Amino acid sequence: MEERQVELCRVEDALSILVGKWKPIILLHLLHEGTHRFNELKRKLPGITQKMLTKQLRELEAEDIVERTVFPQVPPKVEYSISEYGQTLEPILEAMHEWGTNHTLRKRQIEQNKDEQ
Amino acid sequence: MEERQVELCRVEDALSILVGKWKPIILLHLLHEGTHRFNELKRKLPGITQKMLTKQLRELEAEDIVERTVFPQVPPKVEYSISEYGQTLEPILEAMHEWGTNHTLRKRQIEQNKDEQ
DNA sequence: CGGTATCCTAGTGGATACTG
DNA sequence: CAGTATCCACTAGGATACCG
Repeated sequence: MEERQVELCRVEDALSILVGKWKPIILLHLLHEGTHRFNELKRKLPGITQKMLTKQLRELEAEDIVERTVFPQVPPKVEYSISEYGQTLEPILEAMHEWGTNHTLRKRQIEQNKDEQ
Repeated sequence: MEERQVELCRVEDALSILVGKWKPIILLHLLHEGTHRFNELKRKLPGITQKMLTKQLRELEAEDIVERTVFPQVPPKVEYSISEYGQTLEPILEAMHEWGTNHTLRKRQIEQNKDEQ
C-alpha cells in the first residue's frame, strides 16, 4: 500500500522537469528541428527574454535533458541540443501535444454551441 | 510555418491543467481508485491542507476534469470523481509515471557509480 | 553573440483559525 | 464533514541595463 503511494508520486519528477513557461516549447523545437544557437532559439520564441531563455536552458542542462556546447571563438557561439536522455521525454511531449490539440478543438466547439443558443 | 508555431504551443494547455503541487496525484487516485469523499482524499495526500485540496479540486472542476457531487444532508457529504473528459488525460499521466519511475532508477544508478569511485 | 545583474510584481502554496 | 478566511513566505517570471 505504501509502495503504491510512493509510486504515484513519480509523476511529479516528470512534471517538475517539464514545468516552466518555455520548457516544453524549447524541447519541441530542439526535438523537431535539431541543434540551435542561442539567438536562433530566441527568435523562435517570441516574447521570451534573454534572462528567461538562459534560465530555462540552464535548468534543462542541469537535469541532463539538454546539451550545451560552447565554441571558444569571437564572437561567441553556443549550441543547444537535446541529449540522448532528453529524447526519452518525447512520448510525454507528444501525448501532451495531442491532448492539447484536442482540448483546443473541444473549447472551440463549446464556444460555438454557446453562440448557437 | 506560423501554423507550426501555433501547434507547438498546444503542449502548454495540457501542462497548465496538470500543474499544481497536488493535481497529478489527485488525478491518479481518482483514476485508479474511483470516487472519493473529500476527507478520504485528504487522508491519501499526507501533508496537504484543506485549503489546498479545495483549491486544486476546484480548479480541476473548472476545467471539467473532475466532477463534484454534493449530497444535501447533515453532516455534509461531497464526492469527487474523474469526469469522462478527465479520463482522456490518462495517457499523459501514465507516460509521466513511467518516465518518472525510470528517472528515479537512473538517479539511483548515478549515485551508486559515484559511491563506487 | 550570448550572456549577467538588479529590481519588481503576481501568483502559488503553507499555517492557522473559524464555520454551517 | 467539508469547507472559508487571513496572513505570510517564497518563487516564477518579466523589464531593463550592462558586459566580455
